[in-house]
Amino acid sequence: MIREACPVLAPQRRERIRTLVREGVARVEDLRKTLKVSVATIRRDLEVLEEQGKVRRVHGGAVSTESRLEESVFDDKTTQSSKEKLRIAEEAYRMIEREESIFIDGGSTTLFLARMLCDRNDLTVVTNSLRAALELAEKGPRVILTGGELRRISQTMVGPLTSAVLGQVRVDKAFMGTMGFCLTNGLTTTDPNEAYVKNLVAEHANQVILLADSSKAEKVCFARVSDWDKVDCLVSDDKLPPSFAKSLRKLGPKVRMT
Amino acid sequence: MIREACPVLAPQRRERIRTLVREGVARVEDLRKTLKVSVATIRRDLEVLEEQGKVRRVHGGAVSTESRLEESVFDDKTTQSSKEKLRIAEEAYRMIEREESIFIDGGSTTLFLARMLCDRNDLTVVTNSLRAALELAEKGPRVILTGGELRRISQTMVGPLTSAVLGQVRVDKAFMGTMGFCLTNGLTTTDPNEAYVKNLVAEHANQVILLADSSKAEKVCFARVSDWDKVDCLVSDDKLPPSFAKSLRKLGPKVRMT
DNA sequence: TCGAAAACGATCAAAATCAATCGAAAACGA
DNA sequence: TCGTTTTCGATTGATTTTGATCGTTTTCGA
Repeated sequence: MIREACPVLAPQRRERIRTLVREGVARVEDLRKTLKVSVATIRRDLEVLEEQGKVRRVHGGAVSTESRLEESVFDDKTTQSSKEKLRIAEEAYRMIEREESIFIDGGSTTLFLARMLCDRNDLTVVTNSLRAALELAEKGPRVILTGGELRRISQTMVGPLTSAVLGQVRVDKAFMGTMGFCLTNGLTTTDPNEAYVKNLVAEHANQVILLADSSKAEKVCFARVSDWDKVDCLVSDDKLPPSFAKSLRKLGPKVRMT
Repeated sequence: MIREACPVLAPQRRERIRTLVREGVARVEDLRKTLKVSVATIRRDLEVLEEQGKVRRVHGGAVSTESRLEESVFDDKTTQSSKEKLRIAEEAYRMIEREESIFIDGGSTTLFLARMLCDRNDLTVVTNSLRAALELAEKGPRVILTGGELRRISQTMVGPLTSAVLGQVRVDKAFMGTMGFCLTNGLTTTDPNEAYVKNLVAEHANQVILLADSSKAEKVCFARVSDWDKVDCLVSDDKLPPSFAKSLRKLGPKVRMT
């Protein structure tokens, strides 16, 4: 036995395990060598961390809990043209002022925005995106979830129940995503339930800011969301055709291309 | 004994401890060496500082309340008696029938229950727990989130907005957690907002089933949730005193001990 | 399908840490 | 200066954490 003096505190060690696991997978044996403690201790730590939902144990080690979701269809979207999406999100971030209340929609571009907010304690964030809520679950602004039925594909809350909460709040700015947008049909998406929620959000926002990369331009999907008169600003990337931007500006919205 | 002349004043020393802890973590032994006082003094200082909410003590030292470490330590208490909690959850699972709609409350015991449901496509699950929703985010039953303000500590949605959704649904069985329960005061928890939600859920459930291990027995917390007449069944572990179970049955609820 | 190797969980003992107590020294007020 | 209060250090017994061992389970290749 002969236990060594504890070199690091247990919570510190667990936090290290957590970050190591986040990198991908972490085998028990590797963790033992890195942290210089017995496998029993590693196992106990993993047990605690799993209990807290921080990691998921597997035979031989542990994997990140977040990885499960990121494997799904969802993550395909986050990798595609993620450069543009990140730049769009950064531009959107600059539009947020102090002490504002904002809405964050589901989708990958808006998720980038949500990630940037975890150091802002002055904001109030309303969202129907489970993923966005997760990003802000540990720290950051005040978070209000809309509630409603969980739509698995997009990990958002949709349906009539959503309106129950949305009817009782107003936000300064709503940052919305969309599956497609074009001059004639306005904003469209795949699911009517989601379209309904987006529309509802627009009604309860002082400003509607659409975050959509240029790949969405001239795309029309099944469910209609709204016309351009509801949209105050479109933030997109520089691959958006200038002619499109010019025509759009005539319809009302400002257009920012980063 | 033979006490040295006090090198620095107590408040000054505590402030130093505080800044040292703010760096991340500080071990008692290290503090003793740097401040040149006995461990007893260090402990006393840490005790005071924790009372003031300046630091959070852990075995071997203290961590900053601002760091990410803090939060991982926070629910250490929930990891206790996880065996019992798992057994309780299994017992609860057996109470669920086909095609039912159920509510799942926040808390670790109910989280175990949520994990067991990911193969059930026949159910409808209403929950105010972000963690429970996550467990069922990929596959499993239909999930409906209550919405509301996110309470970070418990990762649940609480507050008046919650009632907007809850008012529109009914569930067959509500599986509730609690921080404490006793014969005279009924169910209690720490946060009044959460107590309010629990109470509201009970109103919209045909059956209320309380999942609580025996460590919660005879504990009374700040916020009152409800009396026993709202509770149809208590599922606990076998360490619950038989006399307690007997007295409780007289008040109405069935009692199951696994 | 079987068997070996790896990994796991449970248990126990050692070491470190902790909480409680007591007595002494310093600080304080008169 | 005297008596009181506060602060501090040492001791002791309890608690927590950790590591080692052993029997069991899981995994993987033959």
